[in-house]
Amino acid sequence: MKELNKTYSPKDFEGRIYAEWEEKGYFRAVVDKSKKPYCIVIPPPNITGQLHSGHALNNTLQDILIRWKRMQGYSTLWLPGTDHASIATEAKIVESMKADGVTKEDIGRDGFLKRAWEWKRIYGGTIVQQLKKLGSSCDWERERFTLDEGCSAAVQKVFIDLYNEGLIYRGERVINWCPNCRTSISDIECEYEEKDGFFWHIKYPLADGAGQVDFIEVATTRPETMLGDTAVAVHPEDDRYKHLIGKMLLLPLTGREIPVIADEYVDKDFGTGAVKITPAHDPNDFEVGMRHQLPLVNVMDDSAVINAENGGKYAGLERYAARKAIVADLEAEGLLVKVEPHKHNVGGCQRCGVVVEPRASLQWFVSMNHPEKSLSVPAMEVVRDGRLHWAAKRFENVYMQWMENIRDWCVSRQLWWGHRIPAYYCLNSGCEHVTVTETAPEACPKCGAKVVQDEDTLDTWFSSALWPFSTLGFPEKTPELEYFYPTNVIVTGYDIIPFWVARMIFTGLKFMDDVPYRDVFIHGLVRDEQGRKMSKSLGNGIDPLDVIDKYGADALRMTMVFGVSQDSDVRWSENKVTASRNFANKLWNAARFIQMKIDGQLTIDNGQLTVALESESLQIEDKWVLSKFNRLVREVTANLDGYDLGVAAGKVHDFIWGVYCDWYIELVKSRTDSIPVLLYVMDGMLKLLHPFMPFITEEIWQAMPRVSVLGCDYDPPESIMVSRFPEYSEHLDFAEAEADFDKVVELISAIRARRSEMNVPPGKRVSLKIEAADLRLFESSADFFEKLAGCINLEVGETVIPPEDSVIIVTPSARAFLPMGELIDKAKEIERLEKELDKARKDVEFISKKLSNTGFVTKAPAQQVENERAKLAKAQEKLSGIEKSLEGFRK
RNA sequence: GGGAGAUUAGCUCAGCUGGGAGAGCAUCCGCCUUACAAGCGGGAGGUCAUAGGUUCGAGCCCUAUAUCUCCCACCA
Repeated sequence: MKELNKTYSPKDFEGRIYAEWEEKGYFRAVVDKSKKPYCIVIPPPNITGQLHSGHALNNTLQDILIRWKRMQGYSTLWLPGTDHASIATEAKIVESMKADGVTKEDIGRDGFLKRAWEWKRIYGGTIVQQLKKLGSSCDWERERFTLDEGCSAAVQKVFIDLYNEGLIYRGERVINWCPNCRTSISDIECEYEEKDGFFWHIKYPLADGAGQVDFIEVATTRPETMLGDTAVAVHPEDDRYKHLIGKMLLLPLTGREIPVIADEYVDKDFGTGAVKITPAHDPNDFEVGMRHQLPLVNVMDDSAVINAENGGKYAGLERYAARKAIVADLEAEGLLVKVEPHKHNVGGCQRCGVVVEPRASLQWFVSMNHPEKSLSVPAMEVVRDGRLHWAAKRFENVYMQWMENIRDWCVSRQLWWGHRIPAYYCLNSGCEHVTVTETAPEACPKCGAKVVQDEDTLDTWFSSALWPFSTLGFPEKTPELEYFYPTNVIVTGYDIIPFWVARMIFTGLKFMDDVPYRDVFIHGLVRDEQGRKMSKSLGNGIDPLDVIDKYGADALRMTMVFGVSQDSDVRWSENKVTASRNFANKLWNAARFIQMKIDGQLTIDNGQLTVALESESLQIEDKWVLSKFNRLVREVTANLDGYDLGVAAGKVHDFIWGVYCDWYIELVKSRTDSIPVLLYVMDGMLKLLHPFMPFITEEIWQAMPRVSVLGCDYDPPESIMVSRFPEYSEHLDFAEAEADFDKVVELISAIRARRSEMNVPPGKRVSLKIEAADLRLFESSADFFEKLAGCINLEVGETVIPPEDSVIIVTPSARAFLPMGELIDKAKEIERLEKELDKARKDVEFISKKLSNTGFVTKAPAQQVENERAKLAKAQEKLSGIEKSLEGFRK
């Protein structure tokens, strides 16, 4: 048996233990049909990433579930991997190339990809090493990467199948364009922020202008887009403009003629009631343009610089410079009516924050609401029929609301780092046939001309959407896929419900014909002490590795889970970490205590100590702790089942500290025959705690001898990781003993409180007389009153004559007398007792009142009424105890 | 504009299907009691945001109001 160090120093063993686990292959998952499968796929961190607080939280929660299920005997697989994170990684590599003075264009696609893979080789493994420090029990032999061969095959298969079904199409639409990243982004990658802007009112003169009204006034927040205007729209019922519908206007600064059209889309009461229509630069205008067959006039290039094609004299100007120039020119021409300040929401790129430019372009889309083959409808049905269960209702609502309003998903990106779209275009301008296929065709299957592959790659979330089955072998029909799919639960933050969770659900249903996971366990974000999001720009983030270094991985994990509830974010504070570390220290010392106690008392045979724990040999305090432990097991398991991980952790913590250490150890300190119970409960607590604090529990567990309980042989595995999670046992249900001994605990607490209030020196021994109905209970507890309450010479009787000058302590089950001689101020004692009497009377009155309320007695559940009666009895006993005591005093 | 959540001790948060308000930290008092001062024992501290309502009974359910947070939409 290994002796535990005097101080708890996690650094000394966390690394060593993790290496042992890995070496012994405990993380390895096997397809074992004799066991039930339990599988979680990791939310793959970006290869660009460094472990941050969010990862720490996310992976702690997954590891808790996986370790718990593994101990319950499931065949568990926690499948790890990383995400290529196309846009983020590409940006990072471009940035790193700057140092060498090289651009993407300089080195070309192949050169760039070579660099990217090299970059991945060097940095891609960092986060994996960091996850190991946390204690994550992933099956590293199955580690995957969204851009590896298998995942790429899955992406191809899915893309091609969806295309063939008509669920992926290519089309020209107004999409969100990031002029900085120079790629399209999806709707959800566009983040809106309210900004102060202006509303420019501009005159658009009539082409054949004459008479009173010779112009229409329009208002815009983006005047530069007027270069691309192809109409002005008014409401068909708007009397101000009715007569102008169909007339032509002269688009200022360009001289182009554009029509006045009527469309219901226009709100008569907003602005001037006339809207400039720029189909190429506004999604709503695009729709209007479609209805009226308006031409698309794209005025910007991919950096949001005004193009030569349609920009006229503004060509070459960056969009905001163009805006300035255009406004100035309009003013010079007397066409600028007014400029109003205007607050409006402006969309920014999620990646870089640059204001996105809505822009018509040819892109690939996943059709979400196909009339016959809708992807969104089944994804909602599985929630409604219960096949997919959200652990927290409120996030289910978020999901459903999002799914109901879903629009087609723009999946093509003008990037190089990612899955290249498997579409090939015929170069024969008369043919223009598109071939979507796995392997590049030699020539156009239709006309035989040369073909060229689409330059674009797919949204990084496209491959993430397939993660739960691509990592298990799809499109192959592997044993893993059959055994582990659907996975059991996905654990992730609420911020990526639309990006990831929703998309996994509809792709899983489409390609695997089943949900990707049964449960969705959503957690919050980690915030700083002031409740702010942790971010690089604020510099308020914590580095989990620093925390591990300083306090240990167990303390970090416990901090994460202790504050977590399904509904809220976790607020980080160093205080919480120290509290967790202190808890670990407490446990460590309890274990050390046991080791010292065992020393010399028992011979350990080959590291094994088999002590039978038999019911007959148990003392009341043993039964008391076993009974409480047994209930703890049941509750903790139920909490874990319901994904209330924070509650479960709290209960284990409270038991270890508040029951086992504070009471049980103190109670049995001097007993040697308590060792089996001490060991048994320690063993069980360690197991309950192991999923939360894997390292310290392993270190201690291996340093403890094994104990068998109630005749059951103990099968000692070599690691707590693969030991059996405790189960509730009827043999350990000692309700009566527990309730009885609670009375002793209650009286000890009361005596301590009184002593403390009266400033009795802790070391001072006082003799004690107890008046109680249950003589044996208190008589047999003499030792406890001495050790824990400093009371000696215990006498117990059914009726006791109060000694001179004694303090009287009353609980519902007993009266205790402590003669304290000169320490007693009789008058004060009477005063105190009178106060207590008053309170006791009120108690009795309160409960009696309730019980004499016919409404209560007739309407409340019988059990409730019963409880109140029991309470009343207790209160009455206490009251009479105080009354008696006061009487004695007054004599 | 629509929706969700929050509001409980100085701080961070628990409080299960309604049945006399809890923990940790901080604070105060007393203790180095040989497992643990990263500790032990004890105390103080709350008209559970506000106003109504339902009920025998409301921190919990309903309706308004206030403040905060977040999500969705994006009338140019």
